[in-house]
Amino acid sequence: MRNRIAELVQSSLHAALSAQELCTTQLPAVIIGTPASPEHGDFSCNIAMQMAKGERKAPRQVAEILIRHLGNGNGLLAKTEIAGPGFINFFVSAGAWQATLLEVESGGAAFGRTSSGGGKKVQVEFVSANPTGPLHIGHGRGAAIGDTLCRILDASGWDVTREFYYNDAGAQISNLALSVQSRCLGIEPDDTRWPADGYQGEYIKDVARAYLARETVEASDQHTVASGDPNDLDAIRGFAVAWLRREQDLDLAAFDVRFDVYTLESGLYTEGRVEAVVGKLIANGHTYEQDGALWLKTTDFGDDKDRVMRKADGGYTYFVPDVAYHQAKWERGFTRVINEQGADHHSTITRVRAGLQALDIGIPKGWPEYVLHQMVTVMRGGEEVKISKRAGSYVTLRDLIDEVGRDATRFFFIMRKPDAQLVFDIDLAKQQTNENPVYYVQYAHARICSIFENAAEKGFRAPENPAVSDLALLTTTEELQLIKMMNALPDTIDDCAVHFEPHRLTYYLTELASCFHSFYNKNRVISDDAVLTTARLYLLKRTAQTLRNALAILGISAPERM
RNA sequence: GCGCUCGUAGCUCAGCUGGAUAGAGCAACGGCCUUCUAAGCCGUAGGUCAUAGGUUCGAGUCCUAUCGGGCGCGCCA
Repeated sequence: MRNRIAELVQSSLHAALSAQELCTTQLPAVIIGTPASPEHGDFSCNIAMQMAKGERKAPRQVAEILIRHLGNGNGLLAKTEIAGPGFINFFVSAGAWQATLLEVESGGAAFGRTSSGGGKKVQVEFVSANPTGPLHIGHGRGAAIGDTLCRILDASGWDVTREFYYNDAGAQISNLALSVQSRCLGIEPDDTRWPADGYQGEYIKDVARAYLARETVEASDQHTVASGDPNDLDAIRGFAVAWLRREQDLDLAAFDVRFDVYTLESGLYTEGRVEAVVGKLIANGHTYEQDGALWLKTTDFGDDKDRVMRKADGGYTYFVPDVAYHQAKWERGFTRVINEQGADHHSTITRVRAGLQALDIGIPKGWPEYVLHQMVTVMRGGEEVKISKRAGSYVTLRDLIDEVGRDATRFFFIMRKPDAQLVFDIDLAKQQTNENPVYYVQYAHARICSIFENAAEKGFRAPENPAVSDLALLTTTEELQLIKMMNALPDTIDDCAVHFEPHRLTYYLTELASCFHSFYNKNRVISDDAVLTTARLYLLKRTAQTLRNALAILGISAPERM
């Protein structure tokens, strides 16, 4: 609907120009807004105010000219008026609104989807947790935001590849292997022989037990058998990583999050990609030796200090394989790459981008793009739960799914914009689940389903593909408001995709549900008036469809009964 | 100290590439179930949009400074 208004304004502009009533050559973009107050119409346009200066006319005068050339768009508009300092307000006719219900029906499960992405490739990397422990609540937020963003990009017409990167080659992994080995040998964390930065969590015991028992780890892309030899550190490392990766996979599956591609950091070494990147950076003259280490001049690319690439002990710092990894993404043809990660890692952005610029292979400056989510604070019993990965004290994603439920957990995580810190109060989420907005939205769907059941008993059912004239009875404020909200779904999805802000969809759903609940309380669906009953059943059929479609993009179920 | 980020109702937060009288949920108060699910609806009350300047027809939104919270500033990832 918004686009149709924009097209009308566009053609009106051109008509006014060719009639020489306007003279602006550099036309500003036509932006159609939605007024805060209903008395200002369904849509508004501020273009007259923007053009007023160039035209040397009063804004209202410009608006008047535009309206004269506007027409009513084949019955689309009931009224057009100039208001305030020079807004043009559009009042869409009830008939035009009612007709949009047929578009919802023909769209079916695809209603809401747009083609803004043009089928272009985009890769989204998210979660990318180290395989050194179970996924915790912070990973959960990353998983929810990343996954929802993928669903949103997919819904707005992008060809999305979901990717998970495993740091399975650094110091933390050696640390993990030593910790498991110690457990295998019966060494406890308070023992003097316990590794300095060892992982103390209970799960390390489980890994050690499984390793000694010569268990096999089966997962989608791996098959690892434990040798059971506590002195074989390499074997322990391989087994521990495989074991923990499987645990993470299971947690993500329970959260309904899946990936298309898993990339292992160790593979970048074995394929020689890391060495190749280092060689190229040296050859391009962006490095220097100092204090026994090799440095990259990241300051040439906006960093506040240079960074060590190769440590004095000969190992590479984490961002070197990261650069190699992103070069590989580029070579795989992803001109658009989005990385979703915690804000505590924001310093990697400058470093990785600097490394990619220094390679000088035509990668744009702002590539890849990033979505950072702020930290999650966990509250339990009115107190903050301190998270220490090494000591093994934290709330896992699995705990949350088990305690709060998948739907509510997902909704809660994406309800806030990624930029804002999130307080996850477990007691509130657990004990007062009825206060969670996800139930408000799901309840709307269940209520509608219940009405259909009652209607069927009385012999009523929603028609298929009705004539627009059959919908002419849908004229109450609540009915039209409901239709307008459904209509806003495609725009909402596009907005979410453009701004990387999934939370807007949760607010959309709350509003849509609110429109339904208001309608429900004020209007009776099933009545003696068969024509009206049928029309209203059709309205609710489309409402339920819209609720389901939007919930699906959030990865949340639409229950038929609650 | 430097960088990133946030600061909006008592609390938790929205505010759509600058737009008209700043919104929602919770908490408070008052109403609505003999008829389709009250996990709901309607109403009342609650604001110096952290502070001070600036940009313009117009600022919660953009710019600068200050204050306050979070994160980062490692030859960890």
